[in-house]
Amino acid sequence: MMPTLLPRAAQILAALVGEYIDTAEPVGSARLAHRAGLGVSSATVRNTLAELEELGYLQQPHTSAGRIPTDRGYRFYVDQLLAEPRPLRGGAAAEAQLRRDAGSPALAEDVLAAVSLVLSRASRLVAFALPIAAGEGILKEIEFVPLAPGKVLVVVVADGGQVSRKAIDVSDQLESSDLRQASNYLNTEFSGMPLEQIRMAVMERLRHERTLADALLSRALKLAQSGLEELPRKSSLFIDGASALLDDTSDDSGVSVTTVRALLRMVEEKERLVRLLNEYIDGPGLTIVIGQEHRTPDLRPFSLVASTYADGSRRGTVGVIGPMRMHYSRTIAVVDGVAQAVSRVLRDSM
Amino acid sequence: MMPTLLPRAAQILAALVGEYIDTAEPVGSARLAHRAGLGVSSATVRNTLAELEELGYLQQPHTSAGRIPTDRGYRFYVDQLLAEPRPLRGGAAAEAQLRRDAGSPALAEDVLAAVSLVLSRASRLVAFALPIAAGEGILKEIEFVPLAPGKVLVVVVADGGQVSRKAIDVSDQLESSDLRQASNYLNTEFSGMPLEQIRMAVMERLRHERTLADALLSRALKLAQSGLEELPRKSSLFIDGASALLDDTSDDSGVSVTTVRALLRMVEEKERLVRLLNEYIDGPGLTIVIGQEHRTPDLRPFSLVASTYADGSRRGTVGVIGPMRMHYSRTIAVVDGVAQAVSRVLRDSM
DNA sequence: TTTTAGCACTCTCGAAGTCTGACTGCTAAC
DNA sequence: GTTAGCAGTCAGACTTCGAGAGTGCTAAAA
Repeated sequence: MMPTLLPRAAQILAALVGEYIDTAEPVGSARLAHRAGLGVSSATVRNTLAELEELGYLQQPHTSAGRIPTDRGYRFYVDQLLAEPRPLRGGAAAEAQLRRDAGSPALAEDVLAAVSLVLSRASRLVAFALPIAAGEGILKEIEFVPLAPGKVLVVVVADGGQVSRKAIDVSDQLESSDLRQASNYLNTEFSGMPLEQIRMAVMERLRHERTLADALLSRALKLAQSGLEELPRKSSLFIDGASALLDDTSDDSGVSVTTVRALLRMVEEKERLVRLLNEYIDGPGLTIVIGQEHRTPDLRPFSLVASTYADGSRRGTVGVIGPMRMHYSRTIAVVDGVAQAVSRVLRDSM
Repeated sequence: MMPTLLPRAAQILAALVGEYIDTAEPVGSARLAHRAGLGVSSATVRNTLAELEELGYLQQPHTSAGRIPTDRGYRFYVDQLLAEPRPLRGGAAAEAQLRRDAGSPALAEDVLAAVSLVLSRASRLVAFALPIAAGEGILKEIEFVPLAPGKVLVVVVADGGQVSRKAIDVSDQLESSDLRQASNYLNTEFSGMPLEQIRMAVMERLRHERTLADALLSRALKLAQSGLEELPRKSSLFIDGASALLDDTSDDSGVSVTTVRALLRMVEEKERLVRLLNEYIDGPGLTIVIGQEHRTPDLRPFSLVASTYADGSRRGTVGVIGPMRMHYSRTIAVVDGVAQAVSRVLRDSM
């Protein structure tokens, strides 16, 4: 499936992809022979190109045009790029910008919101920042605030300063002091535990101690139950720079308006995009998905470059989505740099 | 500036705009004579059209084409539309959808988030929902959660269930109990007061009672001060349906890709859009801004239809932005319906 | 005076045709 | 295995042309 190419073929292929990325125009044998360092005539290049096309790395828009890379051609180019040692300059500028945008002291959530902005500016592509829910976080504090008769706001603070909130109906007439007692109980009992675990524990206790004499305790548990269910519905994906998609439409880089609209819809939906992104990014380090390699048809006209950031407990992904014909080396450098900057900023904010 | 047109001229103009909105094609005298109810020949219509063009209501793409409305033509059409009594059917479908999407019991914030979604779906345009900060809300509760040594999360719950949060650095080594005491003090003292007022009061007290013996009190006030400053930075504009912009690009309705990108940029910026929208919407009821009437060049290719919702204390605006050549009567009905639906839903959620 | 019929005129748009230039694949010589 | 050369292909740019739509104007009719 992926036969090793002869050195010259590889060199020609890489040169072609590079040239096409720069110029957005099909590349012919003459130009290539002239440019690629090897002292070889255009006829020879032509022969090689024919082979490369046969192998599925290249394609011709029409008979009398030069060649352009297929997805597979891009894949080869990128793999070769990744094989080279990357300089890994650390994105100091991005870091400074992040600190400025996220405010100080920075909350993880604000940092990520800033990341998608900074990254989209730097890459001129659609950028996203996706925290990986690490067991949904650990309870720092839970509070009940009476909003109206029969209505209570549950505020849950998790580690990292993440705040969720949800309104619940309470049938009983609860006094402010009742609520305070309940939160006191829950905080002393459950603070520091993972939320998921708390939910289970609460259910467990409610079941076993149904005949609970202590009204206070029972009330607190019930509040906790309705307050904690369905909390993490709000998937936190930060995404920015959708307008950049339209930049690439003007010059035609194989990206049509219809295509862009499809992606824009996904950006708006978020939910779906979150699922997709989560599927891709398993391991650490750089992930690159090109064109047809995408599982979703809507993403097939695009490439994705993502990198993970990590910082002890807190892990996640930052990356960009753009046309297949993107400047990969630059993009990789930027994404890598920003990922590292995020790690540093998050570490400081702990 | 706005001379009253002869009845027939008015009728012809209105018919032309309506026709153009439907077909997106320049309208000629023959079609118009045939369609407009008045039994008049195309020649007569031609004369009138010439006059209307002279007056600036119409324009010709080129000599041998029919006419299309200018901004002024649209304005006339819309004004005439508004003069008719509107049926005001109340958007029951929208209301149901809102209740579903916002969850139950609904928080005002969630309702508005749902509004922009529902409205963009119903109108197939870019939709927004903008709460008008009514004195920034009233304090329900303030809490301090220790995040890390020297770092505290301030959580402010305002009426309507709005939660803001902000991390602050604390130089002193504060115990969890210290924080609890502080929040207790602040809650008993300030709960129910407008946030802005609280900020002032806190500053006042800190100044006057500098030599405050009570360490607890001084500490609480200082926490409140740093926690409350700059809180409402996060402007809450909900906006949705940007992908709809691209639908109108395909058929050319005078909306170019460049134009759409400009608007998309604004949508991403939000801050700027919030300012603009706030400028427009002063009075209650329907606001319509067409093309050149916009103060910002970026909005000039578009029209805006907005309506206010109100519910006692809570007020705001919902509306859409779309191409000038939009189906105004339908859009107005939808926007109006949704605005009323929002009012009802909000009223129920209080 | 207003409306209408008729007509000459203008201009865009699409189809059809033509040309040019850019590439290629192939063959035969190196 | 490499190269030069050549014939072949084809998209895109340009031109031409005719059809169609719609106008403005004029002169007659109401």
